[in-house]
Amino acid sequence: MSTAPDREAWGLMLELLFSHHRPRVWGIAAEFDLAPMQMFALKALEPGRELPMSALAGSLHCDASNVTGIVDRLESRGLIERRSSPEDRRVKMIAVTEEGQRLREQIAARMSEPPPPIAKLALQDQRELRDIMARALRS
Amino acid sequence: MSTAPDREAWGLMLELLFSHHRPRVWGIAAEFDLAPMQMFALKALEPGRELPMSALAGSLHCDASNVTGIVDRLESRGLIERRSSPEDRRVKMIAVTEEGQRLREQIAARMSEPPPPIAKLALQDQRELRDIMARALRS
DNA sequence: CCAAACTGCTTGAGGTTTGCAACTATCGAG
DNA sequence: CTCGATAGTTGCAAACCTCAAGCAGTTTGG
Repeated sequence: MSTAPDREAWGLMLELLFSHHRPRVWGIAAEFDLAPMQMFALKALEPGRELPMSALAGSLHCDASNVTGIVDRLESRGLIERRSSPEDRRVKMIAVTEEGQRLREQIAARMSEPPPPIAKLALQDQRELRDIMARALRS
Repeated sequence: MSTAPDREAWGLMLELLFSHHRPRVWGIAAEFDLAPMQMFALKALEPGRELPMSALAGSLHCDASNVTGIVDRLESRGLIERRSSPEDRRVKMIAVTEEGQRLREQIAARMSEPPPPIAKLALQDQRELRDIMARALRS
């Protein structure tokens, strides 16, 4: 009757996700007066490494036409900047502003706080979990 | 220089989430011609256990006014049913139909398939991951 | 008993995200 | 230089989100 362990593990991860992560994302985004996708976009833009719209779209797993609106809203708040690339005048490079960087760091700090179920694990379990996840993502 | 292990573990889980889970949810929902929230709502409705709108809203972590629309769309496709409660005529009990049950099972089967990074883990890691997650959620 | 407060659900407005298709500007190859 | 590909934008329709207001039904307190 025992299901495959990977299915069980994944099912439990989904449960954690849905019950804790989803509400948290909305909550944290609301703290900074951002919509979730705007927050993710900001998080995807590392300071000093400008990205073309298309790359940002890929990183957000959504259509390019979508990114236009998200970037519009972030730009109108002065958190990012559109710069036209000197090499190819079709592409717009997106870069975080100083103010965007500050917000970005606050967001990263809040997002990286583990939800209670993870935080309350025994230290040994936390280390094991970290190592397993690292192995999973490395491959 | 080493961050707390729970933060690192959580950071890695977020990465898995964002890069694999998010696109998958949209993909699976699209397979069944549903929007993500409609899929989650269907998943939340166990056969034989009708739920009032308010409970469904709680389970989906969103506003009750929201659920009205989601339930409308599912009902118009014959996947669920609104029944008025005999005890309190204000509340509408939501129940899955036979057809909804069939779809629900297919969705559950697809959702429980672990993404490649988890599926490719060594069996021992999968078991360990399952056990750690179980301990996390039990508390 | 009955008016007032409350509760469960719906409706409406305003904003964000989503994909698709059409469009403009630009680039690159022949 | 012309043709086809590419980067980004715009417009559209649908879904989802919150908040505020409304309506029906229930409960409570004088």
